[in-house]
Amino acid sequence: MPTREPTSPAPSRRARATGRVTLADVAQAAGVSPITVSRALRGERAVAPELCERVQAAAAALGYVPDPAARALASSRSSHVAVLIPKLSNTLFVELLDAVQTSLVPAGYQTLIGVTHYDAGEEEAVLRSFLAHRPAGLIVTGRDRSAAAAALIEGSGVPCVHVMEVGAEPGGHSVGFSQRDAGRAITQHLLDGGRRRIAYVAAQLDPRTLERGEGYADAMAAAGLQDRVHKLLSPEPSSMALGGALLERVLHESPDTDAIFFCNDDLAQGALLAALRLGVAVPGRVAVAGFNDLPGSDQMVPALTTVATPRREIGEQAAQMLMKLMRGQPVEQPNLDLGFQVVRRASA
Amino acid sequence: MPTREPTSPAPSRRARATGRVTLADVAQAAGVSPITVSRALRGERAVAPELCERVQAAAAALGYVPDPAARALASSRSSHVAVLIPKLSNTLFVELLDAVQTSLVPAGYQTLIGVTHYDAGEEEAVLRSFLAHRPAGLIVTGRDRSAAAAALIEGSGVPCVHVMEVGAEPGGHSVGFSQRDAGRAITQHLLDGGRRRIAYVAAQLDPRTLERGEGYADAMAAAGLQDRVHKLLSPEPSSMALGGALLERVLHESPDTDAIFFCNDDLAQGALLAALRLGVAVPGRVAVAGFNDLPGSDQMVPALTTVATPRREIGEQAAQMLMKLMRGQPVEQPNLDLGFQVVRRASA
DNA sequence: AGCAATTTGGATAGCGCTATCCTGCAAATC
DNA sequence: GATTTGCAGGATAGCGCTATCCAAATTGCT
Repeated sequence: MPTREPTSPAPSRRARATGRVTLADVAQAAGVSPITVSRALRGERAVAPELCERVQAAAAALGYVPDPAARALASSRSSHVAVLIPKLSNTLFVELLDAVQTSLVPAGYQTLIGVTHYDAGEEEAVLRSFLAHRPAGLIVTGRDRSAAAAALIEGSGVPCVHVMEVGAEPGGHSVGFSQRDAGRAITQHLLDGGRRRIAYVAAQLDPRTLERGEGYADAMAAAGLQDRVHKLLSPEPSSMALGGALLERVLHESPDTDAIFFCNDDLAQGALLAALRLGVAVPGRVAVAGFNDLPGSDQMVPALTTVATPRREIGEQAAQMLMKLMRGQPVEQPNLDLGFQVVRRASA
Repeated sequence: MPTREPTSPAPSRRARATGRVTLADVAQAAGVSPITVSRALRGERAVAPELCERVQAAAAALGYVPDPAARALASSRSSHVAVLIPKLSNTLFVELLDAVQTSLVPAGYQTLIGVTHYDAGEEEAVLRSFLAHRPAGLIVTGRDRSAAAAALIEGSGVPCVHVMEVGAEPGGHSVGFSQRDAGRAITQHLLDGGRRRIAYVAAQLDPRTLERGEGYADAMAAAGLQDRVHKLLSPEPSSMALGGALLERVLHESPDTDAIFFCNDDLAQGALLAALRLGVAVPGRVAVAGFNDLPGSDQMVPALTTVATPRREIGEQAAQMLMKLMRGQPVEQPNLDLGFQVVRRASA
């Protein structure tokens, strides 16, 4: 049974001053060397079970908490996971973030949020600042970004999972679903309901929004309605008020429109409320469909037909996948498609 | 003009391996000692302007980014600011967080989010884990927490700002507004509209919700209606669906109710939509008021009368105050009341 | 002028941890 | 039985930065 003299005769100056318990204190208490404590606590390299227990008991007794900064400095890898999302004002991303956070925190990781505001330059800046923190992992929204940003991620060597879209990019890791298929499916649902003059109305034109539009066009073409493809794309940030305004605009500019697929539920909810104010019958005069199934969509009058997207599952699965990557474990399915669900309600 | 030999003949092993540019590299390039670079870059202690410039130029040329972990370890203070909020599913807190983040990031601070789920035990656990990171500052929601949590904050010596409520607690720092006054004001607005049988309906019973209820009772009492005080308090988490259910319940149990003050807009929005479905005229049959003026409240049919709360300003001001505290600068107003605004719309 | 008081740059010594190499010692190999 | 392997612990040396003390140069004061 290895036993040794105390490493230092007393707690360090800092330890005494701040009350912080260091590795050395635990080592002394357990009668082993600091490095053994480090190994026993991390489970890295074999440590005799009996010793291991003794160390853990000492750590618990002293209330030892490892110092993340020292760890990061010594191992050049922090316990931070950086999560990059476009906006905090979109419930979708907040729910994603919440799910990621919920999965990561119990495993001892800290989440750093980066908000990119749909801006390539900002994304790059945020990325650069985050990488200085030597994060253990990275979760980023979407698959396409500026070459510089991609190079930063690639060059950093930090494990990275892309979320919300799936792509079979070699070497990449992603969790999401096919935005295009989802766009196609909800459009098909409108077609199945007998609608023909279907418009696609989108705002906040990020790549996912555009892909949904492609899906819409696919479905229209497949139904022989390629001539009736009508996209109204607004670069403004999405909001309920904008949804109402766009509804009005579509009905004014193309009065024969009999269904609108809004690129997200914010817009669609706003449109539904505007319809109520304007006396436009939904779905009688025009059917309305949204995307994401955000909170409140089921409460609308009429309830909103939409596509339920699995952002919570995406967050969880991305966290799980990232943890495997960070631990160097193999990932059996690097591009995980979690699918989506067309939610049929009264508005279409 | 001080000039010196290079500190080291070549970049360190690590620097060469990872491409990381260290302080020493900058020092060498500028022909000064590392400590001078550190001082010049931080603006701490006087450094000759000419030297300072030279150092900054060298840092910029090499693309030097300080290592937060090394900084934290050496100074026992990280660049992290921990923000504790009850829930991520409440827009209110997300907007607060967004504002904090937006103010703090440009100043070089990183935000760590902690979600407490309205649970004292979780708050304590989160706090403990965050304090191990030696945060530079702390922003917490509300003023009342478990004694253990308060002791943790106090004992850590980390500057802390409490948000959403103001209190004249000696030595404390807070940014917010009086929840009670706000509750009183919106109730008064209902009274001014001729309503008498006003109910207060609340869910997610946190301290702020209860204070709003006190304000409601104050206003009722001041109008001589203390006998008509009717509070319906549900411990469930707040949601639009719950708002609808509670509206139904109030109208069923107390059919003479002529106005309802919901403790937040989620509930009120849900109630408004339920009223639409049920054919209950608002404000004809019953007036509805909410709280917070969340996105969408202005779009409701009828538009929701509510209290606009300055959570973005609260976030900004809290960040400003915290930065002063972190820098050891004096704070002229440790308890900042940012007020609120009754927003009169069609629902009341 | 003569001395203390005030600058301003540098040397030194860690911060608390882990990577890396090294040393015994037991089991395995021939 | 001499060597080889493997394994569990320890010693050592940083990670990249800042706190702290020191020394030299400059300034202020009587």
